[in-house]
Amino acid sequence: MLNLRPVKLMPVREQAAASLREAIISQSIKQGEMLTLESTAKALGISVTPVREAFQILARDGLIELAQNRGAVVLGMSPKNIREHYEIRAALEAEACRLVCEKGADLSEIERCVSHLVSSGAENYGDLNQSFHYNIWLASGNTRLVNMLSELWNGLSMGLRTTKNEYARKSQAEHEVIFSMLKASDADGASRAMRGHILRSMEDMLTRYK
Amino acid sequence: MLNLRPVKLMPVREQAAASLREAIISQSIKQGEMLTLESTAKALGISVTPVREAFQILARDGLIELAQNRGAVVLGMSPKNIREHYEIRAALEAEACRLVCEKGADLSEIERCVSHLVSSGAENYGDLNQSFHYNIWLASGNTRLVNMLSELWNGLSMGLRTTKNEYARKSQAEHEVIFSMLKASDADGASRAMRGHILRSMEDMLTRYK
DNA sequence: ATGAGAAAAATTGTATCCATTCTTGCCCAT
DNA sequence: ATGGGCAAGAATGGATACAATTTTTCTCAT
Repeated sequence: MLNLRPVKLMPVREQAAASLREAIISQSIKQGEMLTLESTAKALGISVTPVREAFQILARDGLIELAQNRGAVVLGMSPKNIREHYEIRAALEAEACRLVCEKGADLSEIERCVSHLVSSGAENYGDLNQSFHYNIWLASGNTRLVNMLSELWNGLSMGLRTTKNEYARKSQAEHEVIFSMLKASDADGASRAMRGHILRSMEDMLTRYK
Repeated sequence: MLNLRPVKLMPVREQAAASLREAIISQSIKQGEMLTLESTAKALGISVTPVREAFQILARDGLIELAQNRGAVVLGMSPKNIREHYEIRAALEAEACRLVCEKGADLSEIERCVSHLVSSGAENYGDLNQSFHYNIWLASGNTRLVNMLSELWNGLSMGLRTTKNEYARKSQAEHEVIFSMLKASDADGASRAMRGHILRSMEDMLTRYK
């Protein structure tokens, strides 16, 4: 039998949401712009039904705002926006670290990410960074926490991802500290380290954005 | 002109979601039951489009699960479910306390809730308890955090709310401790106290459910 | 100019229709 | 008798058309 990539991987509403998300984050759709159902559907080559659902997904991710009978306005990055995003992520990821320690979860995947991050250069730092965080979420054993953090990661604030070497080095060092504390099952230390890591990333993002 | 209550307060999809939420939490729709679009739409007296959107809201709240092309199954309370809910809430509400302290927010509304909780009996404890927590979220100044916690509060685990006097007393004492730490701007203390308060509530819920 | 009111445009909800997919149950071959 | 496969049925996912409401804009009379 032929081995072909399936035509349909996800529901159309999610493809639409992904496409719009990318456009908003890359700022090819500008802040404050008004999205109408019909024009968006036409631009995506689909009907309005899945577009309506995609709008709700994006609203949940904080990329657009839905007003009663008035449609969707594209939200932009703002300092307040960034702050809110990172404050929540700091709390949740710190909790994930705490849970990993308390449950004595398997750390092999996390370790793999840390060492990969060491060996490879900074060019694909973004993916490795995400893997490191994601595997911690997974190891926490709280599937709902994984869902919430995944949604946050899709949000606006993660849009402008840095590839600067300087940032990658600093971040890598912090990842190693976090991992060592996880390995030592130091719940307080690991969660505090993760919290600090994320809040410092927030400051980086804020200054870069400003 | 006549002064009448508007017939339509919220979008139909949200009314539908609210109606289904209530039915699921009160267990008039049982765990594991399969909800079909058509029958649900007929039962609610609306068409299927807003029902589909309501299903997605409920799935986000963790009350149902949507399977590809197979509809919605009603989820039940499980220990894992409860744990995940409270772990996340503990992290977020502790963060809210931290933010309240760091930002030096206005505490008057929160104080009002604490003293109301003192003066009135335990009969309307549920509402007062919610007000206390809600006003802390608000005072954090993080609107996204408010949204996320509101969604969590709508979830399954909050369904069986206790009115037992014993619990209300214990909880009230903890609320007072939390408030005093907020007033002293002790971010670490307040967040730790809130965290403990919620995790203890979790234990109560787990033993009661078991 | 200003304000009332009509007209246009967009969302929200309704009603069908079709394609795809998942389940179920039956039939048949072994 | 049992297990695999096939067909029928049901339900979702999406498309399309339309009615109803609301918002915005534009016009026109005062």
